Amino acid sequence: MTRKPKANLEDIARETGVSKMTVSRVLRGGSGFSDDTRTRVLQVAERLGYIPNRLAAAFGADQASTLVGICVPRLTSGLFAHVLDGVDRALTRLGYQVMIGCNNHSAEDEEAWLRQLISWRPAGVILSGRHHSPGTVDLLRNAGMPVVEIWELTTTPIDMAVGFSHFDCGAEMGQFLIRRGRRRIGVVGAMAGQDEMGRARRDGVERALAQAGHPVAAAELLLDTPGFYAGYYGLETLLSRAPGLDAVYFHNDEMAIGGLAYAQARGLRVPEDLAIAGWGGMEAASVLPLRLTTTVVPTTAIGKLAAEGLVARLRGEPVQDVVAVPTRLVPGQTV
Amino acid sequence: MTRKPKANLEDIARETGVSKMTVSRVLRGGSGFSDDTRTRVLQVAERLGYIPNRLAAAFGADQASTLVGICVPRLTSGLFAHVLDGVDRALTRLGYQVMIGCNNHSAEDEEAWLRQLISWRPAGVILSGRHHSPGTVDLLRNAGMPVVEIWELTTTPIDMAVGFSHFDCGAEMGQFLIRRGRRRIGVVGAMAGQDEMGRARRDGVERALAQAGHPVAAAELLLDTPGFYAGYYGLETLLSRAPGLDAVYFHNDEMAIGGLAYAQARGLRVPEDLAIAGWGGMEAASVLPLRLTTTVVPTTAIGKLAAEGLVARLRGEPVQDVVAVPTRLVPGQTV
DNA sequence: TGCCGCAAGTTTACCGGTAACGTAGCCAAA
DNA sequence: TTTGGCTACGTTACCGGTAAACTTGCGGCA
Repeated sequence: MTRKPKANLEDIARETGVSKMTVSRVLRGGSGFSDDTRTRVLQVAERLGYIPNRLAAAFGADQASTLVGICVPRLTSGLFAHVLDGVDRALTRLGYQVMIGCNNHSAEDEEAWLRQLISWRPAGVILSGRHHSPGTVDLLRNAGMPVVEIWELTTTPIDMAVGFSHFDCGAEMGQFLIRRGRRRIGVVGAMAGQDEMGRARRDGVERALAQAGHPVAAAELLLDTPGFYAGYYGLETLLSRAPGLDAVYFHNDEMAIGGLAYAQARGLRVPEDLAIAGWGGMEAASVLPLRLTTTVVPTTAIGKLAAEGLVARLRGEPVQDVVAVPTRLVPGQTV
Repeated sequence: MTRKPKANLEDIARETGVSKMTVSRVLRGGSGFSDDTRTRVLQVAERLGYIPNRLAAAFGADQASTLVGICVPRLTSGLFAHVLDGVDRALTRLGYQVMIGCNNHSAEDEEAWLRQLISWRPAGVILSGRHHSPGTVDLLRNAGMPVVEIWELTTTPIDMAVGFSHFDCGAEMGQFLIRRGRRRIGVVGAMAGQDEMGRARRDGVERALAQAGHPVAAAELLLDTPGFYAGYYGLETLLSRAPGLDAVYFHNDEMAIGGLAYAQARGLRVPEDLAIAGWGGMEAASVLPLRLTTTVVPTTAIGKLAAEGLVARLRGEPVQDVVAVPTRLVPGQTV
C-alpha cells in the first residue's frame, strides 16, 4: 500500500551529479551554488516529481516545523468557523500547515489534544479561552513554543493573547437594555455553564443590571449546545417560570433567533412586549424581518491576528503580547 | 526558544537500565518484556514526563503516521463545519490527528494544499467533491495512501467515496415543486458556478422541470459566497428580471432564508405568492416562523463514515468503496 | 610569488524512533 | 544429552533531511 514517493534529495543529487546538501540548499533557496547548478537541480527535481519530506526536515533540524495547532471549543459554531477560516487563510499564505482540535469546552480534552499535538513538535499553537488545566500550562512551558490564546482576553497570557472581554460584552448589553427602559430582564444560558466565556457574558449582564438597581429577574441555564432549538425551548421554559419579563439576553445569536421564533409563535410582540438580545453577530441576524440586537465580534480578524502574531514571534519580529480587538453593540429592532 | 522536551527513549532506557528498543516496545504496548520491566519503564517514563516524538516515529518507520488530512471547499459553511466535526470526533477517538485545508472550490488550491499535506507523509486523506485536477490524482496515486472523496457521490472513486447525488437532490426538489403546482420556477445560484456540486443540484432541477414540460423560468447566478445577504439580494435581482415567478430554488438554506426575508420585506406571501426551497437542512431552517422546505443532508454522518472507512482501510479491514448516504426532502411551509 | 578570501561545493554527524535480526538462558521433549 | 523452541531482551542499520565543518579552485592584491 504505502509505497513511498519515488524521489528524495539523494536521487536528485545522483541525477544532477552534485551532493544532496547542495540540492537541499538549492531547493530551500539558500546560497552557495552557481546558477547553472541551480537550474539543473530544479529541472531534475521537477522531472522526478520530488516532494519534500517535511517529516524528515522537522525531525532532523528541529526549529524547522511549519505545523501550527489550533484548538477551538466547538467546531460547529459559526463564530469559531470564521475564526478557523481567518487562521487558515493567514497560515496557508505564510506557508504553514494547520492541525485542528476541538475541546468541547473541556480543559481535560484540551490537554489531551495538546499532548497529541506536541508529539508532532509543532512550531506553535493557538488555544481558545484563558482557562487551561495545570497540565496544559506545564506542557506549554516545557515545549517552549509560541502560544496564542484567543477569544477571551487576559492580561496574563501564557505567551500572547488576541481577544476581547466577554464580561464587558455582557455588561454593555445590560446597560443598553436598561437605557431602553427594560426592567424585568431574564437570561438564557447554555452548556450547563461549561462555556466559561458565555458565563463571563452573563456575569457582565448581571453586574450591569444589579448596578442599575434592577437585578436579573430570571435565569435559565440549559444543558444543551447553544443552537436554535435550545433558544426556542429555552425561552419557552424561562417564560413559563417567569412570565412578565420584558427582555431576555441569550447566550448567542443562534439561541436568540430561536427565542425570537418562539416569541413570534406565541404571539408576543417583539420588541414591544419582549425585547430580545443576542451575542456574536451572525450574518443571519441582520437579514431577519426583525434585525436582531446583538454584539458583533470580529471573528475572522481574531484568527488572522493570532496567526500573524504567532508567525511574527517565530520569525523573531517584535510582537504585542496582548491584542484587544473591538466588539460592537449593534442595536437592531428587537430591543 | 524551542528547547526540546527533556526526555526521549534513550533517557528512559538509561534510567531503567534496559535498551531503548525495550522501552519502545513497552510504550507501544507490544510484547517481549517482563511485567517487572514494563512497570519500571512506565514509572520512569511518567517521572521524566516523556512525550513521544511522532515525527521520528512516522519518519523512521513510514506506515506509522497517525496524521489524516481533510480538505473542504469552505470553512465558513455550517454544513462543512458539521462534516469536519464528524471527522474530527471519529479520528480523535481512533487516535489520529487532523490536518485541515480549504480549497475555496478551486481544484488548483486543492492540489496546492495536497502537495503540502503529502510532504508530511500522512496516513490518509479526505477530499471534498469528485472533481480534482490531474495533478491531484497523480499525487494521490503515487502516494499510495487511502483516499476518501466525500460530499458528492461518484461511481469511480480514486479509492473510496461517501456521499450522495447532488443532481438527484435538485431533481427531487424540482419534481416536488411541480407536484405542488408550481409552474414558473426560478433558481438562484452562487459562487459563479464554481461550486460544482451546487451546479449539479441546479442541473437536477433543470432536468426535472424540463421533463415536466415547465423549464426553468429564470436563473440568477451570483458571484458571491452563498450567505444570507446573497440570498436576499439574489431574489431581489431575480424578481426584478423575472416578475411573476411562483417558486424559487436556492443554492442552499442560508440563501433561501435570505430570500425568504426579502420576500417578506416585499410583502410577498410565502408560499401563496411565492414558494421558496432551500437545500442543506441547517438547523435554523426548522425554527423559523415559516419552516423552510429543504433537503436535509447527513453532514456529521458523512464525516464519521469517511473517517471510519479510512481507518478501516488503514487497518486492512474490508471496506465498502462507495457509500451512498440518504438525503431527505423535508416539506416545510414555504412551498 | 605567495597569500588571502570568497564562491561553490563536499563530508560528516546527528535528530529519535522502529524493523529486522541476533542472542542468552531456560525448560521440555526426544 | 542433545535439540528445539520460547521468553526477554540487546544490536545494528536506517529513514531523509539539515547544521556545521571542511575542501577546492580561482582571482586579486601586496
